[in-house]
This record gives sequence, C-alpha cells and structure tokens, in this order.
Amino acid sequence: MAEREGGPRPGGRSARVQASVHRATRDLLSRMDRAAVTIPLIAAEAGVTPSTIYRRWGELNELLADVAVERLRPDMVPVETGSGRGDLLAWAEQYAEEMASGIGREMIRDVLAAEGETGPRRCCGYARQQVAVIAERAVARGEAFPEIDMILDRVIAPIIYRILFDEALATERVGALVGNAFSACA
Amino acid sequence: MAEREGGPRPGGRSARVQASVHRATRDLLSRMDRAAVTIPLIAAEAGVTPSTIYRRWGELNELLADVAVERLRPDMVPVETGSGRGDLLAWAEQYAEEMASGIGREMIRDVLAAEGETGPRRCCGYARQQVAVIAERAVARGEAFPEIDMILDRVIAPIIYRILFDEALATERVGALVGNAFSACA
DNA sequence: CCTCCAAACGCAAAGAATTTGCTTTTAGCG
DNA sequence: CGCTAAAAGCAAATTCTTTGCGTTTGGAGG
Repeated sequence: MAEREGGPRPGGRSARVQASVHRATRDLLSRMDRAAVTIPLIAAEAGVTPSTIYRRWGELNELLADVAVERLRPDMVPVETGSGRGDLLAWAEQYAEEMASGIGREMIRDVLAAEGETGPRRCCGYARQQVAVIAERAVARGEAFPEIDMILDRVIAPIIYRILFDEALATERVGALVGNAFSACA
Repeated sequence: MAEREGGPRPGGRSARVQASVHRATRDLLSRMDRAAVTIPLIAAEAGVTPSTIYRRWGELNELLADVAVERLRPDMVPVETGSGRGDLLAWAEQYAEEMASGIGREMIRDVLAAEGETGPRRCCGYARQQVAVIAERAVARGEAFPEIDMILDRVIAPIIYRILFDEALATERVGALVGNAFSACA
C-alpha cells in the first residue's frame, strides 16, 4: 500500500477533521437544496472553522467533488450470475440506475465541476476496476470477454452521456448496449 | 420562429446588455485564468453593474454556461465528402478535436456545471442536428445510414466520455467508432 | 518520559462578492 | 406625446473568502 489519498495518517487530527467535514457535507446535501450549502454552513455543522475548509479544499466545488468521489467508490464486488455477460449486464443495469438517480447525477456533476481531472479519472477507474473483476472471472472460466476499453466505449460511455446530456436510458436499453459490446468479441 | 432564447426583443437594451456581457465574458476567459474571472470583473469589462448580471443570470456558473452553449452552437453545415460515412467521419473527427481542446473541455464543463439541464440538452441537440443533416443527405442519395441515436451511443458518447473522464481519444480511434456505428446498419 | 518541530487548526480582521430595496432609465404602445 | 412595464443603476447590508498570527496537536528523536 503506497499512499492513502484521503488525507494524512489514519489516526491524526487531520483525518478526524476530514471525516467530520465529509459527514457534515453529506448531511447538509441530504437536508437542503445544494445551492444553499455553503462552506461556512458546512464548517459550523462539522464543528470546525471555515478557514480550515478553505485552506484544505480551496473552494466548495473541490470539497463537493471530494465527497462525491468518495461516495462513488464501489463498495461491493459485482454479483456473480454464472456468466461474464450476465455479470456485466447486472452490474451495468445497477450502475445506470444509480448514476441516473438524482443523487447520482449530482455527484457526477460535482466531480466534473472540480478543477483537476483526478476526480473524473478516479471515477472512470472505479468503473474500470469493477468491469475488470467481471472480466477476470469470465476469463478464468474460459469465456470470451471484450476488452475493458470496449466496455467503456459501448456500455459505460452511452449510459453516462445520456444522463449528462440527454435523458437517462431506460433499463431495457442497457441490455442492448451490453449485447453490442459482446457482438465484436464472441 | 417562436421565441429567441437568448433574450428579449432583438434591438432592445436587454439585448445590448446581454451581448456586451457575453463579449466581456469571452474576452476575460481568453485573457486570464478562469478561477480569477468574477462577476464584478465581467460587469466592469462590460460596462454594467454587477447587480444587473446577478439579477439576470443568478451566478457565475449560469453565465458561463450561457456563453459556452452559445459558443458550442455549430456555425457551419458538415462538409460533404461524397458519402454519408465520409461526412460523418470528417465531422466526428473535427468534433472530437474541438471538444478535446482546452477551450472545448472548459466549455463542456461550464455547460454541465449550470443548474438546469437545458444547457446540456441544447448541446446534445446541436450534435444531433449536425448528424441529422449528414443522415438526410445520405438518405437522399439512397445510402443506408444508421439511426441518429446509434451515432449518439457509438460515436459521440465515447468521444465525450473519454474527454470528461479519461483521456481524449486519438483521432485515429474516431474512425473505428464510426465504423462500429455503421457495422450494425449496412 | 521529555522536548522539539512541523503541520494543521482557531481566531479575528480585512477584503471581496452577493443580495436587496429603491430610484432612474428605456423601449414599446396607445 | 405621455404611460407603463421591464430592466438597469446605485448603494447599503449581508455573507463569503482570504490572510496574518498565535495555539494546539501528534509524531520523532533524544
């Protein structure tokens, strides 16, 4: 294990402050309109001074992005259905649904609104990891499975693009995307 | 023609203010770091008072999104190459390049950061229109051409998703995306 | 165990942005 | 030519953001 990205050493004061600020942010976001959430508010809720937050995160966007990336991190391994294709379909349907939800869309926007590109990269990496787990299991079973980048282009990209720019895809259409991803491999 | 979205009647004071604020915003964005651009600055540059901007746009994000959508509106018809597929390839390559550029990425982010979803919808609509023009020409020539939604899912979505979350696609890879879009139709 | 150090926080004042009530200007219309 | 509604200007009040400085904290080395 090289580095924790969240903050300094696990038990220190820094880590406690970060944890309480994250929690306060999530609480406020769930309680009130996001436009009404400000750094002084979060600071009060978290029991720290605003300057602490300003110094650590710089601006509200960065903090929101940080919290959103944290929440977008997958917390379970993809369910096993017996086949790689089934696994991918189940995972993609759940992914599409989560991301299309109100909270999901807000988190994506928060991640994209922050300055650096590390947030979006991390999110993409999370999806990639999950797909990689499914792919490895499939390969271990001797199945053919598309390249990860193929899944990104043909399944994940359309799901996210529609959510961001158009209208969320109906769940049924995810199946077609998965089918398309497999059509070029097996 | 039903309504102009930009603002009230074409010649009025409102329209002049909007035009000068838009111009001032573009100027400032090209001159300085985007983090340094503030509403009072834009107001001074445009020769209006900050409260005018606050009342009209609400916050900086909305104004930036407004300006970005304006700039993302296509200003030419897609070039004709002789075939629908060639037209689409040429258009998609240029689209990918423009969107992947620094200014392009910033505009996309601005559009997504605004509150409503009308900005993203408009951008998606612009792309859709351009593709529709290409499709109509192809059909008029008697060629087979994929559904517009197919182009969205297989060409545009991957291009934009990579730009936002991963790394911009190399131009060569756009050709493969276009090929994939056609593979299911002809 | 004690002392020292750097990093991080709290506090508070200064500076900048945002909101708002009221007044004035403007463009369109009878 | 006035009237009117919409939009802009102005300025005060509020809120957010930045910053300098002193204090606390947790860890490292003696």
